[in-house]
Amino acid sequence: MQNYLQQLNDAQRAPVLQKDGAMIVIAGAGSGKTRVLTYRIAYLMSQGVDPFNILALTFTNKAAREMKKRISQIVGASEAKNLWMGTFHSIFAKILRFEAEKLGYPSNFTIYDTQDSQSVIRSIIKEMQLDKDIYKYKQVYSRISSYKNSLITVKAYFTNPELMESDAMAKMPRLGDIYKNYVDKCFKAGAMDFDDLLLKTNELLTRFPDVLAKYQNRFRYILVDEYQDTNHSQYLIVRALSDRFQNICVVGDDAQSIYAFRGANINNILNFQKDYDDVKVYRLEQNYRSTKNIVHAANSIIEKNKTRLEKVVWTANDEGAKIKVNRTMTDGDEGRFVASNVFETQMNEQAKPGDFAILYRTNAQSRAMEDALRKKDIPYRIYGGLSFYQRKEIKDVIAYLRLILNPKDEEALKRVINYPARGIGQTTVDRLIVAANHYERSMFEVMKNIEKIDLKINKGTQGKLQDFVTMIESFQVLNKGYDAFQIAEHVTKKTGLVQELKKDGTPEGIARIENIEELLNGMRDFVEEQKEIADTTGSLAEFLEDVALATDMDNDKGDENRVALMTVHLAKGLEFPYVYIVGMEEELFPSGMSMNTRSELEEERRLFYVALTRAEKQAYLTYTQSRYRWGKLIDAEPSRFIEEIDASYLEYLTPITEHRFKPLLDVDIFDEVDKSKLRMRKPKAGSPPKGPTEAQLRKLRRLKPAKSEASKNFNAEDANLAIGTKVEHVRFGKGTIAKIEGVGADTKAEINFENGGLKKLLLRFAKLNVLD
DNA sequence: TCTAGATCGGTTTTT
DNA sequence: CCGATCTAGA
Repeated sequence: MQNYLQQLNDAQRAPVLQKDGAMIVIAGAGSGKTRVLTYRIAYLMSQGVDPFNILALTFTNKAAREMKKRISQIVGASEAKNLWMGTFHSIFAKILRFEAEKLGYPSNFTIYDTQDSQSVIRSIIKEMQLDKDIYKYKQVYSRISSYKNSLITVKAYFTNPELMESDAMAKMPRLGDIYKNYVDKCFKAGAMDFDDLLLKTNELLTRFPDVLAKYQNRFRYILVDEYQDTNHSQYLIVRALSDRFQNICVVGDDAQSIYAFRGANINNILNFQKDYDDVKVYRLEQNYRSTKNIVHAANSIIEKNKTRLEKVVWTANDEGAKIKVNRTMTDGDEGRFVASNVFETQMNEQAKPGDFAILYRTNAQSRAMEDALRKKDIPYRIYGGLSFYQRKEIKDVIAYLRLILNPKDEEALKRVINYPARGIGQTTVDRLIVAANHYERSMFEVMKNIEKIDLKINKGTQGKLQDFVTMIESFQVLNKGYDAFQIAEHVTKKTGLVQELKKDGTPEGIARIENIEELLNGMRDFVEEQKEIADTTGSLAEFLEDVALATDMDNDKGDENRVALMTVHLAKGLEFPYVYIVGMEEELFPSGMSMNTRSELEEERRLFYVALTRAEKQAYLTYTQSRYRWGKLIDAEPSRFIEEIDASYLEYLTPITEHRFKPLLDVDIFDEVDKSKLRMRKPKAGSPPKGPTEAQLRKLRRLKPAKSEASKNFNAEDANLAIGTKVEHVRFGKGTIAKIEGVGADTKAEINFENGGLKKLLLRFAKLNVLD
């Protein structure tokens, strides 16, 4: 029992042995933080802490499961069983179900995924008759999501003139109304979105002091993993729950904070010491994962960031091989390079497919890799992307199942009311929606009472609606006596879903039937597992909860020996002997959408740091000179991140391509570009303001600017521009082309836009790309 | 009411 | 290249 403590180094052992109080563990990449968390929990239990009183919040459910497994090996399965471990979302979804009535929600509330939420917003925009080109549903959704994550409720929104003004500036003055309608609609449908799971938990804990007291008392020891990626909403939950006993241990690495786009607030980790009395700070700086070469190269990257906690990661491991950098002509060639390299390495170093990972910035890049690996018969698995549960045919089945539990679930209803086709058309659905709004009832209730109200729906269609209601109700009766698998099997038969696909007969249709079969098999396994392990019945409700919060990492089908393909984000926390980071190109990594401000670019750099530190033995960086994007071949340039690595750690397999656009970053003399100002150009009468068109851009790129002295002197090292430097044809951020005529050493820049406008701007930071 | 074909617009990352 | 949306015609 005690010997596990000997498996830790001194730095790791200290936080494990501190039983009480607040502490932060700043853990460098590969420094064994999971081990610290695991052993700390085991140690707490060995000191007599009831597992029922321990709450461990992890970033993925898979991490929680693995940790739990490890702990049960140390303390025994029956003890470990009572631990509360999981993601914020899954833990608090459970608590919310238990307490739902207090907030006016049914305990069987539906959890809307992103698709559902966006679809609700789309229909609201339509109903409000707003211009969908201005109110883009994805943008609206992400704005609402970030409000929720900052605990800005509808009420708070409308009492905050600044927010309203900023939305009005973004040409969306009705955003508050959309927000209100969205919240109302979700509430009426008995649904919570992802953000609600955190927001409503906060509401629960603040509005009901007795509930707060109950959970404070239960969770006497709280541990939070990946603390650098918590958002404000999560931060407040943790604070509230830990307030009474203050036994809180957070673990994280500011250098690996990569979820700011989703509301993660790096200040949560940077300011943790201010939040509790007497915080102990521990640092884990020894890396056990990677070679010296990789560790040093990663350090040389992260040093370029301004905002970070001081920390020096080091390793006692071997020197190792240099990081190999390769260029290819096209993305297809890039895939073939990686595939044959994997093949050769397997041969030369007795490696197996499971030792390799291919990491990329965007999911779209998986295609070229996939094709190349398949041609070489190398087994692989793609993580993320379109997950199994997001496939159309699976969502269809799930929608029926959701409807059984919660007939108010409007998104599910709209999805299946006429699929498979049963003669209930759009017109009818629209009328039902209008009636539902009018009577303040759900669509399903309106359908149930269709005879009693006059909706100008003809008798035949009315009959079809009644048939549908009867069918769902028959499922509901069945749900009282059978498990999730039995219900689903019945549903797929009775609704004619499979019939419909069989009829179509195409290879895709057959693949879809197979997917549905896989779903059913998965459900059967789920039910059996629940009955065995968790002493529950394997009900439909349990299954749907699992599905709503499952990630692609979760459904590992045994320990697969395959090459892993995933985004860098998904790779966080994982490690592989051989890592290929592909698509190392400007506008892709760093992403073209994230280089307008220093903070965005620094997050991209942290992301690259995460990618590189996944590698144990060997890392490859690959880029291509042209790549298909939106079905078109576009030119690409090597990423600035390649050259940010100290050259002594790199081995160029091919000479690095000269940049046509010289990235000039970290130019301290520049203030952060105020994008709204950049866009503020006087629209010509009658024509809407537009950025440069693709054609104009191309023309500008072809233009050979007069070679001024300054443009020759420009290079990446030359960060400080001389006063009065004259530079022509400079590109700001993405897509905006401008000329800079005079650049002061401090902060002022005058920009002549190509279209004739002139702006004097105060800039803190800018991406300057010099043409040719 | 339903369908096929055309047209348009959009991509970062995820619980 | 993909899906969502629109249009015309049965």
